[in-house]
Amino acid sequence: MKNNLSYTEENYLKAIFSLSKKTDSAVSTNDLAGKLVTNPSSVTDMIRKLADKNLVDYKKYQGVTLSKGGKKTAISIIRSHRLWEVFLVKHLSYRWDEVHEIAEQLEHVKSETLIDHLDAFLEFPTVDPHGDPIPDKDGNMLTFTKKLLSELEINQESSIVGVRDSSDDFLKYLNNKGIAIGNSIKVVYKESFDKSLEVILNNNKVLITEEVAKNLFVKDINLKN
Amino acid sequence: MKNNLSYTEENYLKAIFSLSKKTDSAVSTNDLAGKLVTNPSSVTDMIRKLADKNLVDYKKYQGVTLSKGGKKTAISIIRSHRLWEVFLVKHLSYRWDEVHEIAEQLEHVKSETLIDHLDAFLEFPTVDPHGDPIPDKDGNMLTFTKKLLSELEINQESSIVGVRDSSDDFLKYLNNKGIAIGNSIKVVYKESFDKSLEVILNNNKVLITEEVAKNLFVKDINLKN
DNA sequence: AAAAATATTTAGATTAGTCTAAAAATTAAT
DNA sequence: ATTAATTTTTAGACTAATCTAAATATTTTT
Repeated sequence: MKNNLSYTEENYLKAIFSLSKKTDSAVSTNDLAGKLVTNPSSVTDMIRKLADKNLVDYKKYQGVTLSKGGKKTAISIIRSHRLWEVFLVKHLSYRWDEVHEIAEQLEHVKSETLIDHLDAFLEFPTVDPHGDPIPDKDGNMLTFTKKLLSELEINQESSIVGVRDSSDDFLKYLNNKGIAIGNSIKVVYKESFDKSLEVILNNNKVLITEEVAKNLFVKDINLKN
Repeated sequence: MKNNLSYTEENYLKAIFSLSKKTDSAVSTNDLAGKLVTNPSSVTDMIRKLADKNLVDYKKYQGVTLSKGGKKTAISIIRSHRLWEVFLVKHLSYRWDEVHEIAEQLEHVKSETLIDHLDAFLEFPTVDPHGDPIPDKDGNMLTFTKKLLSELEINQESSIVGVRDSSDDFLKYLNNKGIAIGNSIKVVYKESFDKSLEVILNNNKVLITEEVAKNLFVKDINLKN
């Protein structure tokens, strides 16, 4: 169980995990190259290496999927990333739109015990500052369903659980407007002309453009949790 | 001022800093190779690279010294290392003999602001869990003088400020005996036969062997601070 | 189902950091 | 002050991760 992967190998695993969750099928060389901002040829090389280590399953021209072990590793890196984000926001007074880059580095620190200690210190949080679920020690995480704010029914009570676009620009915009994870939200009117929404956000009436509504996830309360 | 050094380059700077402080002169290729557990030839290569970046001054066969910029960088890495150690001990409930390896990794995380945020969160500590001084934002640090316990005069009130040997074995030994940074200490009798010491440690009378006394630093209270 | 477009892999080169073995410089010993 | 021992540097090679350009597969279009 002593992995000892390089920084780069870990990032490939994370990228494969994230892409395969979206499409729920094998990940293409090109998509991976896009995500990691590198060349398809580099991706082929690295995937081969990961396949040799049994972290991925790969057949030429067929795309790549995570093996059981690869998935476990990917999840543990994601756990580390998200816990560090909680730490940075909760204790080092960063804003949620500032922490990603630092967490990208912290997530790779190797230690058998560090992340569990951090988890305990943070009192076992279940979501990170962007509203994404944090896997526990065993890799289990909340799977509350979410939908886009643009799809929320009129007068349905809900709350903001995440963002689709996590670009710096968008996060800063939300920050300026005082919109954050956990805020309560309810759509009171849908303008059919420009698809903008009139919503009650934390008891204030505000206007949300379609662009924004399409990039905010809200809790789908039809499902448990 | 945007350095962007590699993990390896940073470790070389730290090693040069630490060796040149001990001898207070240019550091030899061989000593550096010993410290970094690598070959002299590798050291020559890397020193050249650091010289090109103006981080060290180097003339063939003459050893190497840190430039002003190199020293500044080295100190900031040491600051980072020691602050992380404080965090690990104070908040993640590690023992002081367990934190070095993790801090070796954390110290290299790049961020303009991270370490200052951490410093504030920890309430600006001035010494790390091993008793070593933590440089502040501007690189200044406490310079209280220390001497070996073996050199402490009889009946002189003092306190433990650090260790000379920071091997895992020694730190574990201290831990088992309940000896820690900050403990008050006074030598009441020096046995000339085997050079062992009878000391009052935290109000308990204990026996200290020469080997241990030669590896424990105590505060030299002749000097301020 | 052949041609065109796209995706993927291969081949060969590059860079950072390291290594071994040999050469050159310095220091120590006689 | 030569010789011997040690230290340091040079030369050439290796590995990981990447890149460009060319070759090969696959998919899409007609």
